[in-house]
Amino acid sequence: MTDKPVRTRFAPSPTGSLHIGGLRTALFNWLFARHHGGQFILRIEDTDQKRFDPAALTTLIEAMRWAGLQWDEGPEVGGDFGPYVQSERLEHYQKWAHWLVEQGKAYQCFCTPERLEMVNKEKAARKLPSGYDRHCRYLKPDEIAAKEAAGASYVIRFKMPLEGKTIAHDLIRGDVVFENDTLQDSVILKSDGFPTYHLAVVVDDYLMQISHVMRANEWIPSFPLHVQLWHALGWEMPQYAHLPVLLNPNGKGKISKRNPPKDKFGNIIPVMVHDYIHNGYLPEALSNFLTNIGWNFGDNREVFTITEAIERFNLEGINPSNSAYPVEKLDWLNGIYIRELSIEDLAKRLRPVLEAAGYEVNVEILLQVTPLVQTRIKTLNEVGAMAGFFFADYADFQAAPAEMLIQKKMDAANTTHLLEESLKLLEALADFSHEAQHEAFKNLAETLGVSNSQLFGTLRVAVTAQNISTPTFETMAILGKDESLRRIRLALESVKQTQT
RNA sequence: GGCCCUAUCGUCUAGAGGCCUAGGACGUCACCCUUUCAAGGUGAAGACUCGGGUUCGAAUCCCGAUAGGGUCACCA
Repeated sequence: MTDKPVRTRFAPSPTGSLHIGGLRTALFNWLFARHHGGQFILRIEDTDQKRFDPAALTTLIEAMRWAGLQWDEGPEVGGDFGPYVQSERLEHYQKWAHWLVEQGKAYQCFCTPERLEMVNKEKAARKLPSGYDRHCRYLKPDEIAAKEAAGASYVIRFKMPLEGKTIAHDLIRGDVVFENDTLQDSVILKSDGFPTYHLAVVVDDYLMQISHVMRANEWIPSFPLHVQLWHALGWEMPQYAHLPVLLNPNGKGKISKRNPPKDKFGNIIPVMVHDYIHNGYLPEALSNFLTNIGWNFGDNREVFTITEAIERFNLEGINPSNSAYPVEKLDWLNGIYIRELSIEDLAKRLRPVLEAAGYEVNVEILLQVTPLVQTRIKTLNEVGAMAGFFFADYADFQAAPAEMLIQKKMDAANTTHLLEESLKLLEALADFSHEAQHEAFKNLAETLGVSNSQLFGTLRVAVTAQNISTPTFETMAILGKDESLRRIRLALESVKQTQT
């Protein structure tokens, strides 16, 4: 490792929201930079004009900001090494591509896509490895001049060494050795004047003084190309670390948006960060979750703050092997983070979720409801099904059907009796706090010959019309005496209807 | 198929030759608590892919097999 200042970068191509695997790569880069007190840079790799989407950058940045990432240089924050969008840096790539041609380290290739296809077909027929046959590498100067004069379009290909080995050093797995005769003369500048990824990364990483390149290990196959490119350009290479990738939960194939992964129940697992936002995950939980895959905090700790992660983050702790995406841990972690939130904070995050679900949120009630749902939800979104009824119009309340009201090992008769007795008890109550209710109900179950769980369960269903909800007395206390009694009477009618 | 990477409970992982009778977490199951559901507590089941070496000693080092993954574009 050199003593150059640490500068890492995350360089996504803007195709929409951020891929969950991309977020993890970004996180690792950011953690590493922060740990070393260095800089983290966001660079946009939009050299593929066919995939251009003007709205994508905004969405991408939104996802990264949501996740808590902060970059010191980037498209919207500026910096001394900008612009940070590759489509605005074409002159650099063209300059260096042509420089390489002049130096005899790259060459113009006039081959048409049709010819390329034909070459590969022929190779396939003879069971040879596919790839360009280097036809234009051996063009004579006058042949090149003639093609140029005729206005033929061309790409620039890099001259890979024909023999020997390329040794590429990776911080995580050591030296990776490639036989040069198995390598290709890759295109580095396309016929439209745009660079391919290979040229653009090297030029930009050099110009932006990147010290450590941390990217997904799917880049290992082109690693030797990049090493040779650095060498041909005569620049000192940064350090490279190829990160493991996220595989589908069943371990088959890397996680991708095209083939949505599924959990063990067959539910589709979100791939894009925006899906996690919309599904009610906390950014703190997501980033904690992601840093736990392929990296280990140590001390048998799984739950830690991002600040703690920054203090500890190191490349040595990175596992070189790919991981099946352990989704089920995310719900667990998200639940933990939800429980650690203050009531005010949780309420603040719950409010937009409720509103998005169409509820009109009364803040006073929300503050009372929040502690009740806090231990019961794993994602913010679950609040709707659990406690949405607090925010619905009370006038619209529909009593639960009898079969739902009648608890296990009970029948219509004793359910009716139970509700009637409860009603009497509640009517007489001056203090409607949940403590007072609890006190009042202390002996009723025994008197009625039912269990507490049957009694309270019946009441809870009566008052919420839901099987799963907030606890009975707390719920009634929030609903208020009048409304609670009204609902119990409604429930009573519902049960009685089935008796006739 | 060529090239490359990887290999510890179902899954995420700890483990840098003796601390390993392989630790933690999620999930699963059981019990406790209990006002449904949760949360919380306690406990259980559960892994070094296989075969050769090296060594007094291997989950740890080497080789091979096998398996999985990645990649073979004028996409990144």
